[in-house]
Amino acid sequence: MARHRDYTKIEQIFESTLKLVLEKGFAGLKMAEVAKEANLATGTVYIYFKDKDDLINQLYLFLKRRKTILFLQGIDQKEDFDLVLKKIWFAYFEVTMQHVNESAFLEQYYRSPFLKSNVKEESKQILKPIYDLLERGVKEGKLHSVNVEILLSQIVGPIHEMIRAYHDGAVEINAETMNQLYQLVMRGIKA
Amino acid sequence: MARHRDYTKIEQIFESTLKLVLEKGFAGLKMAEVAKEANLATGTVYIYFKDKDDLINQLYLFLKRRKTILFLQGIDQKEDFDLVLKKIWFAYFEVTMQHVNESAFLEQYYRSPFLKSNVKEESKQILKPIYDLLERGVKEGKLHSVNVEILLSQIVGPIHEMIRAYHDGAVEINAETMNQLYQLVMRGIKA
DNA sequence: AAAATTAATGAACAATTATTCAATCATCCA
DNA sequence: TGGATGATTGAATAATTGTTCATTAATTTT
Repeated sequence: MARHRDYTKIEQIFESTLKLVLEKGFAGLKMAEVAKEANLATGTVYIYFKDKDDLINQLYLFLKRRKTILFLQGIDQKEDFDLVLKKIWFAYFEVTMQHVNESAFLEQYYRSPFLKSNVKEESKQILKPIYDLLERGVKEGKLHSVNVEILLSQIVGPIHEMIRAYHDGAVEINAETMNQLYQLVMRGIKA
Repeated sequence: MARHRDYTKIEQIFESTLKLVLEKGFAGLKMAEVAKEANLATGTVYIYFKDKDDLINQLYLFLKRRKTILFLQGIDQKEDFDLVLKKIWFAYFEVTMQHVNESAFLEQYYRSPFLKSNVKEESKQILKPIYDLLERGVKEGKLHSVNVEILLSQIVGPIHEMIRAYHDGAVEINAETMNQLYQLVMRGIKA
């Protein structure tokens, strides 16, 4: 054995890539710039990633997984339905907010043909806990009995839209505005 | 005067560009392919557009304007509030649906740094009629009195989300599902 | 401490692709 | 009809940028 790979470099590269994609988009992403931003030589990036395509797909998965973990922290599906729903709604909002940049990347990527189908599959899993919860709500008669996808649209749609508005500087987000939106959404779906 | 420019070529070029962007994303868009797809020589594209960047920005505006026009057809703000709201909600849904591809392009572009700020400004105008209507609704006491951005998030967010789900093959969209979503949304915002 | 091994470097190279432009073609006007 | 004008062409060129690899540096083992 000799010198070891320094796997912390992978995260450095991820951070640099994320930063550059957000600044200049996929089309403007250059491997040389990624390396420079991460204080590495161009060739080093190729030690840790097969090629540019691989780098972008890995980054997507990395961010998606990180978001999922954050988002599920402290959620216990065994608790009272209304409480879990509230917790999960706010958790989703807050995590998406606190990682606006990552979320923007994920959205941009989701719409792009870089996305490999297996990656897309994994990415759907993030909403699974919400999905399950909604089914439970319908069964328990706590939610209106419509297709779960419809309920889901009503739940995460406004969050995404509000964050987009925030991103455009059109609205402020604080405890009050979050609560107001929550009230509107719940009034809609609760039976 | 001699031979005239054939401005119908512009639309040919737009259609080709749209098709290719949807297939391969911004990063994969090649001027030579755009030209070929439009049955033109590469150089011809440069007669009608300054460069690649110009082409993409023009395309964005073209699609945005087309969508706006379609979407506002048959809306008369002088009619009864509830009726206008219903018409406008369904019109927005249907136009977004019937032009899923264009909408996907617009979303992808919106998140990308290609977007010039003046273009972004113009693009905000598309929601102006909904915006105005919501303000009227609040004044007339027909809607809950919260920030209009919050109401807007609740109105268009679920539509975008549902269409995304449809795009992923997760849900069917028909008169019934549309109506169900409409009921949920309205139950939330109406006073 | 020196040899062995592998990471890291970054200039050079190979592809790829945007853009140009000399030559050609189509249309208009006298 | 013929010359003038400007549109169109697409191969050639200019840029850009992904990837490689000979060389150097760092770490481990003997």
